[in-house]
Order: sequence, then C-alpha cells, then structure tokens
Amino acid sequence: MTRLPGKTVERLSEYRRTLLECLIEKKSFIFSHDLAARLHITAVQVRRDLMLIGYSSVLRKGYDVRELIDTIGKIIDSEESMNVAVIGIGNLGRAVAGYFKGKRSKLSLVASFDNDPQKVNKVISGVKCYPYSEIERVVKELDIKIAILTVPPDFAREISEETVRFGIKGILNFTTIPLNVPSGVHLEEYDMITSIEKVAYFVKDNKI
Amino acid sequence: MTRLPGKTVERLSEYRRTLLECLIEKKSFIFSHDLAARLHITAVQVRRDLMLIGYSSVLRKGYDVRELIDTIGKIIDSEESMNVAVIGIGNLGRAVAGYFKGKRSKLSLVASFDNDPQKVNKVISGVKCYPYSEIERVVKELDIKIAILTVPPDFAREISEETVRFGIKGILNFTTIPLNVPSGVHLEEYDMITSIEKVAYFVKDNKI
DNA sequence: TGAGGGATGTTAATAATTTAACAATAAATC
DNA sequence: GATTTATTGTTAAATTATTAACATCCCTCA
Ligand SMILES: NC(=O)c1ccc[n+]([C@@H]2O[C@H](COP(=O)([O-])OP(=O)(O)OC[C@H]3O[C@@H](n4cnc5c(N)ncnc54)[C@H](O)[C@@H]3O)[C@@H](O)[C@H]2O)c1
Ligand SMILES: NC(=O)c1ccc[n+]([C@@H]2O[C@H](COP(=O)([O-])OP(=O)(O)OC[C@H]3O[C@@H](n4cnc5c(N)ncnc54)[C@H](O)[C@@H]3O)[C@@H](O)[C@H]2O)c1
Repeated sequence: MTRLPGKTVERLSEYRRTLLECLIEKKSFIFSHDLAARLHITAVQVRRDLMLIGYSSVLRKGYDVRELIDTIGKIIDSEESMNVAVIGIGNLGRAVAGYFKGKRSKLSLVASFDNDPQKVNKVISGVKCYPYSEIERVVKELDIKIAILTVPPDFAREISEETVRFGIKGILNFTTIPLNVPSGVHLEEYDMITSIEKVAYFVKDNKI
Repeated sequence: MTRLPGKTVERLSEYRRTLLECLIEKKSFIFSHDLAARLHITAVQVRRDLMLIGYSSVLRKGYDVRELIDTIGKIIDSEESMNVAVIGIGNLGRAVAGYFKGKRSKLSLVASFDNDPQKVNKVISGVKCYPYSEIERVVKELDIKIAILTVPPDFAREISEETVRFGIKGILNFTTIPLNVPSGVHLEEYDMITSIEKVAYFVKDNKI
C-alpha cells in the first residue's frame, strides 16, 4: 500500500468511529452520502478516500459497515497491538488516560510516567504510573512505541528527546512547546488555545 | 480586513504563543526564519502570513516581538473580551478549565455547566459551575459566546442545539459526536483518538 | 559614501487537496 | 424484461495551500 495522505488517514479514523456508532444503531449498510453527512464532508470525499485504500462495495446498497470497519482496520491498525504511554499524569494526563483506555483494540495504554512521589507506583485512571526515572527500562520492557506528552511545558523538550532515545517512535504532544524530533519519529501536536482562538476569530464579526 | 484562511488563523495563534515565549526570554526582535524554526514551518510561510495581515516590520532586524503580538491581537482578538463556558465539568472539562483560565486576555472563561448535583454551585478549577438547567439565563446574562463541549457523547447533540438557540456563536467540540450547527455558528471539532491513530499509522512500518 | 550581505514583501510556480463530472451498474418499478 | 433511479469508482478540473524566486530595502563596515 502506497503511503496515504495524512488527511485521508485522519478521515479513515473518523469513518471508523462513525461506523462503530452505526453498528450500535444496528445499521449494517451505509451510503457514502450518509457517512459523509455525519461527518460534514462530501460524499465524493468519502468515495475518493475509500478508493485510495482500494475498498469497493460488492453491493450497491451502500457499504457493508462491518466489512468497512475491518478494511479500515487493516490499513490503519498495526498487526500487533501497539503500546502507548502517557507521560505526566496530571489533570490532562488523567483525563486522557481514562478516556483512551480500552477504546481501540490495537492501541493499548500500558503505562503512565510521572515524577511526583504521590503518584508513582499507583494505578491512576486505570493505568500503572511508573516513576519517570525508570522510563528507559519500562519503555524497553513493555515495548512502548507511542508517548502522549502531558507534562508541564518546561520539561517537554528534554523528555521528548529522552524518550526518543529510549525507543519511542511517535509522540502526541499536548504541551504548548513545539518539539523537534528526528526523522523516523512521527510527531502530532495539538494546542487547544489555538482552537479556541480560531473559533473566536470566526465568531467575531461573524466571519463564516 | 478580508477573511483569512483558517490555516493562517491557526498559525497566527501559534505565532503569538511563540512570541509570548520570546518575551519571557527577553528577546525583543525575531527573524522570520527563527520564528519559523520554532514552529517547524518555513520562513516564507511566516512572511506570507504576515503579509496577509498587512504587517511589515519597520526595521530590517527582524520583527518587533511586542509589536507583532499586538498586531496579531488586533486581527484575531475581539475588541471586548469574549466570554467562554465549559459545558460538562468532568475529567476533561476540569483539565481544560484549569488550563485555559486566564491564559488569554481577550478570552474569559466565565462559567461552567453540569447537571451533577455534587458539582453545581461550586467553584471548580477556578470557575463557578452552574446547573445546566439554568444555562439559558446564564448564557444571556453573562453574554457567553463560545462553548467548550465536554459532556458525554450522548448529550452532545441536544446540548449543542440548545446552546445555539440561547445565543452561543462558537463551539469547540471535544466529544466524539460530530455536531450540526446552523450557518453563522462556528464549529471546531477535535478527537484525540484520531490523532493517536494517525501517529500509530505513521509509526507502523515507519511511513515517514 | 558606497559596495556587500542579509532579511523582507510579493509575485509566480508548484504541490496538495477538494470538488465536479460522468460512465458503469445494480436494484427498484412498472 | 425494459426502464428508470440511485449509487458507485474514477478521471479530470478547480481550488487551496505551500514553496520558490527575486527585486527591494536597510544596515554594516570598509
Ligand atoms: N489541561 C489541559 O486541558 C491542557 C490543555 C492543553 C495543553 N495542556 C498542557 O498539558 C500539560 C499538562 O497540563 P495539566 O493541566 O495536566 O498540568 P498538571 O500540572 O496537572 O500535570 C502535569 C503532570 O506532570 C508531572 N510532571 C512534572 N514534571 C515532570 C517530569 N519532569 N517528569 C514526569 N512528570 C512530570 C506532574 O507531576 C503532573 O502530574 C501542560 O504542558 C499544559 O500546557 C493542558
Ligand atoms: N477525557 C478525555 O481526554 C477526552 C478526550 C477526548 C474526548 N473526550 C470526550 O469528552 C467528553 C467528556 O469526557 P470526560 O472524560 O470528561 O467525561 P466525564 O464523565 O468525566 O465528564 C462528563 C461531565 O459531563 C456532565 N454531564 C453529564 N450529562 C450532562 C448534561 N446533560 N448536562 C450537563 N452536564 C452533563 C457529567 O456530570 C460530568 O461532569 C466525552 O464526550 C468524551 O468522549 C474526552
């Protein structure tokens, strides 16, 4: 499979999330325009994305929901479950851990790290919190590949560099500090202040 | 000012965040390539964005950090501070409230809403939590324009429709349910599972 | 005071992404 | 079973976003 555009990968994840809801609604088939409408995009976009992953429906009664879920999984999931850790189990870290735990079968949240003595060696939001000082050992032993970074901004840079040295291959950075990662490591960053400011901009003077 | 592309607005927010850090570092001037490097984008992009907002530096010793912060503020901030509320003050809502409170001078987090009797009429993460049943009155009295939605998914749709009826003009939706809003209301959605799945996809097989 | 260097603002070119167009075809209807 | 209708897969076009190119400007320093 040739490399997919990042935007398509994002949408595949959203398609699957929506399709999983369809299953709950006992809906076994869905038309491209229905799927599109639920995500506020166009039907063409859906069809084009599915074309890119080489999926086509056998019937013309829409896509087989369960089959499409599986197909998307084959594309975006890894064969073996990939292990994830939250670094910094503060307010945001706890929310993320509690939310994410068990949501996806091929992504396992297996550890959190913190340097607060009150927190280490306890189970917090469903995951064991390890002392940050043991991160090298634990990352290697548990084969952790992805880190979700929710430490205070001042530590973000150093911690990201360390974890990469210890074998982390992907980082989701929620701190306000932009990070540098070597090529071969994938980085996603999200700052909610940016989102809110964007909303505010378009609300102001009704720029819609 | 003609309408800016959403991407540019996002970057303006990021520029300002970075520039604010520069102030802390006692840096008063910054070159486009330095600003760009801190955000992992190109200097051309920076210059082009600033061109779009009609900013030009008087000196050629880089941009005046304080001046640029002000200019960006004139573009993306509203004159009067815009009021924001968090709806659903659970794990994520509390993290967001605590984080966001006081971060930006023109965006004031003035209330939260919940329907849990344990939570209402208390100050949580620095904001007063009102009973959800009073939302119509409070939104109008406090002139709240933006809602950050962190309620359980099942309630998201109904709550968003109600709040829009009561005068909300912008929604930042963190629930997993895509929402429909009438035109004239701005909607941003973010799902962290999508981000993690994207990271996982590019980590798998090293698709970098 | 004037040549050189370095950074900017802007237009033009390129690349990425989305949308449109439409032929192909299954299902529904008569 | 012919005809209509609806939906898909795919190519082509349009739009949007990014990058390159370059003339211009200011500062430096000889
Ligand atoms: N709370 C939010 O909604 C939110 C939103 C966006 C971004 N952020 C960012 O996320 C980060 C965390 O926010 P928070 O509200 O959860 O803060 P927090 O203070 O509640 O949590 C930070 C956690 O990191 C731990 N920590 C500190 N230094 C550490 C170190 N060197 N090694 C390991 N652990 C360490 C602390 O013990 C604490 O548990 C911040 O960078 C913040 O800017 C938060
Ligand atoms: N925790 C995360 O990191 C995270 C990440 C992404 C998305 N989300 C989404 O954010 C939402 C909240 O997540 P959470 O982990 O904070 O859940 P939570 O259960 O901790 O919080 C939900 C809050 O909403 C309140 N609530 C419930 N029904 C309400 C109603 N009808 N009106 C007003 N308030 C109501 C509850 O009392 C509770 O305080 C969920 O939709 C979740 O999918 C959470």
